[in-house]
Amino acid sequence: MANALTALADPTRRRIFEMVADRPCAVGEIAAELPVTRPAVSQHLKVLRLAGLVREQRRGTRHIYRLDPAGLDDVRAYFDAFSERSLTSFKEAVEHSVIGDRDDNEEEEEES
Amino acid sequence: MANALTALADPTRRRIFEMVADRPCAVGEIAAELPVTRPAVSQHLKVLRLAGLVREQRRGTRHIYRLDPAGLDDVRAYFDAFSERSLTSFKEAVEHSVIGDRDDNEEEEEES
DNA sequence: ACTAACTGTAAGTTAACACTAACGCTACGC
DNA sequence: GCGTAGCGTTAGTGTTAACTTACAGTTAGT
Repeated sequence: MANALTALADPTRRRIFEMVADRPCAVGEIAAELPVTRPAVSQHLKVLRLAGLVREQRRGTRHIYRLDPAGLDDVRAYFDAFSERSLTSFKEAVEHSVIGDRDDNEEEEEES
Repeated sequence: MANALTALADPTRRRIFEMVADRPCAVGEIAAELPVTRPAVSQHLKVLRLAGLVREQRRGTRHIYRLDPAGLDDVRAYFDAFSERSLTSFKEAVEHSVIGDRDDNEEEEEES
């Protein structure tokens, strides 16, 4: 799962993952829609595959890649655990009134 | 949300995020438990904060960081969308029997 | 067998980034 | 006031990694 997050960190690799998640794709197909060469896509797919996010299926000379639901579920479970933890810690915080008694600082931010 | 994934790619930053998610922490506390210097932790926290994953709250000279549930929810929503999509595409695949008619290749892998 | 189609791999380059050391800043205690 | 505690920031460095080019391998068609 650790590798899955590093794999999805790169924007290009994330676009590849999204394409493959939408529908099974061959390497050439993906490269045709991205501003990188085909070998680059091949390397990215290897990373995604080793991370357990993608599965390969050879059809003649074409290598078809599709989403691996298992890897995706691992990532989801990782973040779901944080959500549960944040709920309980929020409950405790309210009970002990640790939060809400002062929180005054804003600054640069981004992405809604 | 894009920045959130790149933020969580680094192992050190991920450990910091996990610590802060578990309970609110000051910068020095975090640095004490990690094999990096305090400025490094400070830089990592800035990245996490700009990614919307963490919130800052100044208590005197101490800067307390805690999880930002909103940023976490964004990440969860991102992956949840893929899960839904993979379910529908799996349904279509079964109906058209696109999968299950040949898939024979194994190789090196890792992480169960 | 030869060619074409499709892909993976190796080597090398360049930009990004995680880190440390040094410095500057703000809040609290004396 | 002065000193201390706790952080953030800057500049500089070393390493990682994403990319391209060139090459090698496998499959299908003639």
